[in-house]
Amino acid sequence: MAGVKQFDKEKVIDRALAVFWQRGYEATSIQDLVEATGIGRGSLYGTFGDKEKLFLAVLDRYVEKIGSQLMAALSNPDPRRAIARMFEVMVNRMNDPGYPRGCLICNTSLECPGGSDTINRKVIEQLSSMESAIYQVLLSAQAEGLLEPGRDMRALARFFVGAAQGMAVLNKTSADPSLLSDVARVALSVWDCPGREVAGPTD
Amino acid sequence: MAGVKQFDKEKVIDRALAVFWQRGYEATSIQDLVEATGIGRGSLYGTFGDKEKLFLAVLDRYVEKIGSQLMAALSNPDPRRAIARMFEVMVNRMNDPGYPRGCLICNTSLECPGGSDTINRKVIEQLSSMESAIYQVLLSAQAEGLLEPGRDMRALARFFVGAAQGMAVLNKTSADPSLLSDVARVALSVWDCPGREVAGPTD
DNA sequence: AACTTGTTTGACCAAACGTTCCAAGATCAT
DNA sequence: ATGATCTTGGAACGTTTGGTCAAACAAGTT
Repeated sequence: MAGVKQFDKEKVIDRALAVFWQRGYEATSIQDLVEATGIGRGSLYGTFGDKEKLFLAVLDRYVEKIGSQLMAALSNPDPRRAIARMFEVMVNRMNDPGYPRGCLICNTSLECPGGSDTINRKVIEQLSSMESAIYQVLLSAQAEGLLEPGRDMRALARFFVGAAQGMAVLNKTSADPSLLSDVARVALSVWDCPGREVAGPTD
Repeated sequence: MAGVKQFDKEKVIDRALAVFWQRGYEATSIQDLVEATGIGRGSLYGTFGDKEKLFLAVLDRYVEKIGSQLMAALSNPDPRRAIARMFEVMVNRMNDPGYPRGCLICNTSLECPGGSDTINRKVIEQLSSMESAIYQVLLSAQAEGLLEPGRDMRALARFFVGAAQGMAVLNKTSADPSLLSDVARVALSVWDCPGREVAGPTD
């Protein structure tokens, strides 16, 4: 073998992640990526194929770096604390100026442009894997008697995912650190609610 | 005066609204708008100035047609019912196949492209006007003794806005009608919570 | 009927887009 | 050293973008 790569592929993905996260998929041009990564057009295409394939690699990286933190929080043995830690991790990261605002998965899910099925599938897969993880935590909470047996666990899991997405949206439009902790605190408080969500319509 | 318009400006805005709502601002090309509205390029530019100004008109129209329904629901004299009706209106509309998925305001708020300040300002203004309206409802609930005096009304209002945004995101990725009503039902249940959201950190 | 005023249409423009391609350079095996 | 192999960077390509413009047209006014 000869002609060895002059750059670290993982570092390039990280740089690309930062740009895609901040600007979105469509709004990020190849030129942006060239400047952000410091490598040439040819190297980008030679290494990743095309823009979409690079973005898929970036999505994987995001799940691996960011999503895994949520999953780790959810694996806390105390179910109540698992959910609480998940929100805590989210709030801390979103309020950390070192990260771009919002959530890449959330941003991408709203970038409809009939965008590639592969991308959309990956986004949906990620959201539903988060819902499953939360659902399992709730089930074990129920098994331990920490949640009333009558409560709708599926609805609760869906709600927590929805709250997380809502926080991602708010974080994109406002930098107020208290905003996210307010939302997270109230969202978590449903845990201690009388099980009203089993009822029918909203009134 | 002579040379009279051959089309209904309001109808054009409605058609443009449908396209922007479905595809997003950046992803909608002038050509898309020409085809959707049925009028020529020149007429579009002659009437609205440019793409951004047209979009601002579309945003106004959205607030007037869709946002107003939420505001109307919030004006219900019974505060508890006002919030419930707001969610009900949202769920019904989002599950109505006659409307594009998601929420134009929410979609736009995530389309960062350093997009025009005017657009961003309008989006933020709309979100904060929704929060204010909810906040006022909560205050009057508190005044009527329907909510414990110790609860954090600002946090509650922020939470309800966040939940609404989260629902918009979920609605964009899934068409399951039960999903949104699940989330809305749980979100509303915080009303009947013991006032735990006044506490400090999430655990 | 002629003129004025404004609208409509589609050709046209420069810029930016994602992608391709190739000459030049770098590294290893021999 | 020489050749083979792969990488690199930038020029170039075709397409699409938002925006402009002028000629053709329709409707009032006189």
